[in-house]
Amino acid sequence: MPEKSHPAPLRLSTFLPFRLSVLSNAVSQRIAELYDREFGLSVWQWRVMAVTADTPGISATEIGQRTQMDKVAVSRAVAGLIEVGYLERRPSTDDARRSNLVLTPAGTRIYELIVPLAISEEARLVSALSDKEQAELARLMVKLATAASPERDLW
Amino acid sequence: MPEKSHPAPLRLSTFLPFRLSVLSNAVSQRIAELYDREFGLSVWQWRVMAVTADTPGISATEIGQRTQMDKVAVSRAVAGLIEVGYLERRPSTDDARRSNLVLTPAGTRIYELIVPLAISEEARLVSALSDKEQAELARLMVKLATAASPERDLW
DNA sequence: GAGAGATAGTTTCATATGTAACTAATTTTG
DNA sequence: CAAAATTAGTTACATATGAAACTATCTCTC
Repeated sequence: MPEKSHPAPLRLSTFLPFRLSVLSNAVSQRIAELYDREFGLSVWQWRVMAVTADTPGISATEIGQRTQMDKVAVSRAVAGLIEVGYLERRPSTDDARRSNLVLTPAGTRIYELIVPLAISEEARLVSALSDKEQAELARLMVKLATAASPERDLW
Repeated sequence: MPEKSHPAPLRLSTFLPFRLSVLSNAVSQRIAELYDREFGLSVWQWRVMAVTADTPGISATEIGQRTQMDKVAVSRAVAGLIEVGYLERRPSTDDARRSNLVLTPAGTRIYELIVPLAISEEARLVSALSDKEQAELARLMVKLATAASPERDLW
C-alpha cells in the first residue's frame, strides 16, 4: 500500500525569514527605545530625520528612496516632524511640486542627542562579534539582499 | 574660538538596525507572496499554521511563545483560520480556559501545499551563499540575537 | 473551602498603516 | 503650444495593530 506522504518538514525556528524577522525586531526595539521612549519619535520619523540631517534640502521622494519608505509614509512622518517643530519645509524654486526639507535648530539638537546613543547601542550590539565577524556579516547580508531583491539595490 | 561640534556621523545605509530591517522585509516579502497572494494568509496565520502543524493540540499561549507573537495577535490569527476552516479548536479536558488547536484536513492540505514552496524559495535565497557561509550566517545571527535579547532565547 | 491572586484568551478602543483616489505642477508628444 | 501623460505629494477610506480592560477559569493560601 502507498505510504502516507511525508512533506519536507518546516521548523519555523530554523526558517530564515522567520529568524531574520525576529532578530530584526529585537534589534530595532533596542534602538527604538532611544528615540521613541525618550523623544516620542516613530521609526519613520527617525529615518526621515537621519537622511535629512545627512542631506539637507532633500525632497520627500528622495527620502523615500533612501529609507525604503513609500511616499505616504514619508508624507506622514514629515507632517508629524513639522508639527513638533523638528523639520521645516522650504518650497523649491525650480519645481513647485516639491519642497526642500531641512531640520530646524530644534530638530538638529534632538538629532544630535540621539545619534551618539544610537551609535553606541549599535556598537554594544555588534561588539558581540569580532571585527572580522562584523565584516563577514555585512558581506553575507549584501549577498542575501541581492538574492532577495535582484531588481534593485536595497542599500 | 570653539569649533562647531562634529557629532559622529550616522549613515542610515550602514546602520545595522536599518539594514536588518530592510533585508528582513525583502526576504519576508518573497515568502509572503507564496502564502498571501495564493492563499490569502497573513504572516501570523502562516506562523500559527506552521507551529500547529509541528505540534498538533498546541495552545494559543504556546503558539505565542514559539512565534514571538503576543496573545492578541495569536487570538486574531486563530480566529481567522477557524473562520476559513483551516484550524479547529478542541476544548482541553484538564483546563477549560485553554483549547487544543489542530489543523483541519483542509488546513493540512493548504499547509502541505505551501511548505515545499516556502522551503524552495528559502533554498533559492540562501543558495547565494555557500554551505559554509550559510552556517556562518546562522552562527552570527545567534550571537547578535543573544546580544539584542540577552533576557530570553529568541529561537 | 473561601477569597486573593494568577493565567488563558477575547474584546474594545484608539492609533497606525496600505491602497487607491486625488490635486497640483511639470514634462512629453504631436 | 495644447492635450496627454508623468511626477510630487496629500487625503480618504478601509483594515491592521497594540494596549488596556475584561471574562472565565484555575491555583494558591490561610
